[in-house]
Amino acid sequence: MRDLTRAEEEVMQVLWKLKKGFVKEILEHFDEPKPAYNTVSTIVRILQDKGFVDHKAYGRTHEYFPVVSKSEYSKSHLSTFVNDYFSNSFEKMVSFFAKEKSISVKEMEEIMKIMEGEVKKQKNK
Amino acid sequence: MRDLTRAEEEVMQVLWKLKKGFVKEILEHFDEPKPAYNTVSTIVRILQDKGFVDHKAYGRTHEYFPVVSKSEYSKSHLSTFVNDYFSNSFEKMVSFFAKEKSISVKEMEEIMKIMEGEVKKQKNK
DNA sequence: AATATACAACGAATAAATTAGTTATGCAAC
DNA sequence: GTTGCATAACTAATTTATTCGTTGTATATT
Repeated sequence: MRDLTRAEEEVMQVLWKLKKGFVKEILEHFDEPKPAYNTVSTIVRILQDKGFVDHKAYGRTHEYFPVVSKSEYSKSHLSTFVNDYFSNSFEKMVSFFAKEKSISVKEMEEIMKIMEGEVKKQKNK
Repeated sequence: MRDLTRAEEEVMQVLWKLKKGFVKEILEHFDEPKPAYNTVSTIVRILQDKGFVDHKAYGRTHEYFPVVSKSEYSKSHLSTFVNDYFSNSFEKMVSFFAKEKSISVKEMEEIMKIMEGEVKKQKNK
């Protein structure tokens, strides 16, 4: 999956939040200074070309919606990152951030709990 | 910290690996088809402007080295990502990938072990 | 010293991304 | 039906990124 450019990503973030929307609605969710209507319109059509969104036509007006979910995209993006920066090892990545104290004790405890559940589940197959 | 462009990132990856290097050496570590010497030279000077590398001069030849470490950069990059895609919660991110089976049981067990150590260490303060 | 070599600096050419103006079309209000 | 408005499509302009040819200078070689 291709990476989103900065401008594209901003539009996708809005669409992921809205689930679907007309250009006008997407525009409303931008922070000031808002880009021009046409700027958003162009980007959304580029996203359509790239296969990230599609639209439903109501006469001449288009309602856009994501085809690639935020989860799918983040999965793809993080996999590339883990591959490039942590020799494809999630363990290395998570350990690094745990040691860097980017993850709080509370979060770590929560993560351990979830992992225990996952480990149990996957071993019972 | 600004994000690296695709070309910049490739050069940084080589420099992080080499620790330091002349343009010629950086070039050697590129896969075929290798870019032109000048391409690498330009990129490395852009990276210098952006503060990612610096150089030591030997007469007229420059030996470049990273100023921003791979760890620092990955930390910054992942923080932005976690912020944008997992409402700034490492826990949410790690849980997501655990449930997605992107993390093997073996890795999870290893992660839990490390986290236990970290939790103990941080609680003993 | 003349020539060759190596490499940094510069800058031109191209490509990709971003932004937004212009145009065309359909619909609503009168 | 004519006018005005909304919006999609198209296209131009600008900016940023990428690639690499050219030039100049220092150093090595003869």
